[in-house]
Amino acid sequence: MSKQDGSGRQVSADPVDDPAAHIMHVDMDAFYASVELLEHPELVGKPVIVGHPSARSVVTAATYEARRYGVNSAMPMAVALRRCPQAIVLEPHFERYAHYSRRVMELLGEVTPHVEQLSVDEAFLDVAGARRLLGDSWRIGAALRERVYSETGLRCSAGAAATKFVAKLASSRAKPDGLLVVPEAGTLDFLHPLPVSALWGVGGKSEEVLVRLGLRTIGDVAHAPVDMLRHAVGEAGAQRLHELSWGRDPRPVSPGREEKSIGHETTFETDRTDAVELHRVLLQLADGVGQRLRRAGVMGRTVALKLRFDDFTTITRSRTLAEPTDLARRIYEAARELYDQANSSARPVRLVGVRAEQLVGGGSSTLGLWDDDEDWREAEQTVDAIAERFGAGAVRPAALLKPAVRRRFGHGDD
DNA sequence: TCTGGGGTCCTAGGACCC
DNA sequence: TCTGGGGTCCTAGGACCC
Repeated sequence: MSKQDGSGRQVSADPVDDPAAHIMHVDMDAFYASVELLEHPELVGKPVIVGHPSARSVVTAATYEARRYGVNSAMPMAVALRRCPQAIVLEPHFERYAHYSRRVMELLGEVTPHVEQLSVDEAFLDVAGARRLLGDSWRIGAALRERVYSETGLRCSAGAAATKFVAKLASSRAKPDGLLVVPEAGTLDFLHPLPVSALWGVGGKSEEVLVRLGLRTIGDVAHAPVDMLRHAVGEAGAQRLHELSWGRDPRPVSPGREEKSIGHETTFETDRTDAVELHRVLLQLADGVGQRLRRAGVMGRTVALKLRFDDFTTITRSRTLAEPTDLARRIYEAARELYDQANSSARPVRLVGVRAEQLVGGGSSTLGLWDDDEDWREAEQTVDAIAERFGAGAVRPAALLKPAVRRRFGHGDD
């Protein structure tokens, strides 16, 4: 028995309505690349890669035509182009993706308020309540895929099952442009033949360890002693893998997840050693982090610096502040001190990153913290934040402002 | 072939407190 | 005088995911 969805692909193997399969995972197909093709319809059907043109870039996304040549996301661009020399490379436009992402998430929200967005292009839905109005999970998934396509021109795949983990696996098995419902009773038949790498949290390293232990499929993991798993992947990993391999995953769909850290990082085209230049980049990164903290209305208690050196070794250094902050100035000062301590010998730096961690609520936008002549930059940001929140008219205390800031807000030059 | 940028979670040791 | 055990916080590193 099988059903077909609107595009003609063969999908769900089960025609029976299973109320237990109420968790749905929706995943956009080759999302960034597909959005780019909306702007470039002449490239439909061609191998297209999205990524920066720089020498050290990686593939951000690739169409299925490019994937047929062995091109995958996160692959170095140089490798990708060797595998598929005729590929067309397009630069990413993240604002565009964010726009389509918002639109898709709105459509998901029309099915049920129980939507948990996982990333820019995927989400979980709990459709238990929506079933009464909209029919079984298969019907809901089919209608949703149709609606997303007609409203945005973008294809997505969907999977439904009794748990998040199996629903996500189902959507990836349905790709591209498909739908798969795994009824609860069919969970283990679906799960156990899959390779261990399909388990959530098993990447290259863990896969290697598990395979060395003779565990190749999820079924193998299910029947392995937990002690053996513990040895391979640690306490928490062992418990999780054992539970997942039996189709048990208690995580509910939770719509309101809060972010735990906010950071920015950048990789240089060529390695850098000049401390003054590194400081300048740290300021830019801290600036971005501070703006995002203020926009989110949170402050960070801890500032973390990340450095990757020319040999690709990566270190992190962090410092917990006396009090939480959302000011670029404070973040920058902490990051700069951490940098000076961590790289006093001026090793060539390939990547530098700044992150605010241990976020707490209650961001500020207080004027008067920046009486330092050097730092009008912070003042600008603070004024920007106030203007954004309360309107430009709220920016009154011109006498307090540095000349550069006054100019920006038309308070004259004196 | 030579490795992005945004994140989350886990482990482990040491400090510190009770 | 010498020594326990539990809990929490801080820091560093690493695996993993999209």
